[in-house]
Amino acid sequence: MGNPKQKWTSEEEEALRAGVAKHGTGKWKNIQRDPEFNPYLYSRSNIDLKVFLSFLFFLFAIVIVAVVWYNAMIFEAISALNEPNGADTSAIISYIECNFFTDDDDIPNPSAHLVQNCYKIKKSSSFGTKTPTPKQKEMRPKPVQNTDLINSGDTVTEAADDAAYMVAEAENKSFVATEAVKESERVSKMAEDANSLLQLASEILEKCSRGEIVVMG
DNA sequence: CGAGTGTTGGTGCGCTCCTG
DNA sequence: CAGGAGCGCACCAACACTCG
Repeated sequence: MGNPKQKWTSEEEEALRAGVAKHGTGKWKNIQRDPEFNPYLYSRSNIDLKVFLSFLFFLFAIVIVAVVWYNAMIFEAISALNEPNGADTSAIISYIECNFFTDDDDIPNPSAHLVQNCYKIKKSSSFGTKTPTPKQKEMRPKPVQNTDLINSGDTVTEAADDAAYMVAEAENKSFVATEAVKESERVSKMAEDANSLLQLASEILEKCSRGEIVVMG
């Protein structure tokens, strides 16, 4: 079909993001015609731009949900442990592992979050990959095809990284802030929303797996 | 009314894993 | 190790919709 497959380069992605920042979303023709971005985007159609931007937003949303989820678990652990001098990291990890994860969960270890301040999330969230079979789980992790989207220092996940970093920074501050409880409640509310979304997604997945038709409102 | 954009559905390529 | 199967990604076409 038509043009050969052409992976999105970091230059194209950067040009798209700058173009959207300058012209706004939906103004694909304007972005393409802009001499500042045209050298990078002339080979892409307006549909290509729209689809790829949708992909970026989806990736961003996934990262945000994951970060909120982790933060909620941490705050709940802190509240539950209720140590006068603040719970130490190992205690928080133990609480989370005992109360949020089972042996069967195929979910990244929460320790990674505490140790690496969210930076592991994007690497473990291998967006777009299949759920591994038990046999595949025994094998080494499958490399992601589009490494442009994963490599550190690139532009695709920079926004997500920035968001993750900001949340992690807020999290660290909350550890020493006297208003940690307030923050905990706020994040818990966000986590509830995130969990609702996850539950909805699970229900849809279940219905789809049973062959039922799902109508989105 | 025409240009531009959004949505939907489909096709083909390339990669990875499985099997014989 | 070669070939097939499965899957995700990138792309395209047709149609609907919006806006100036």
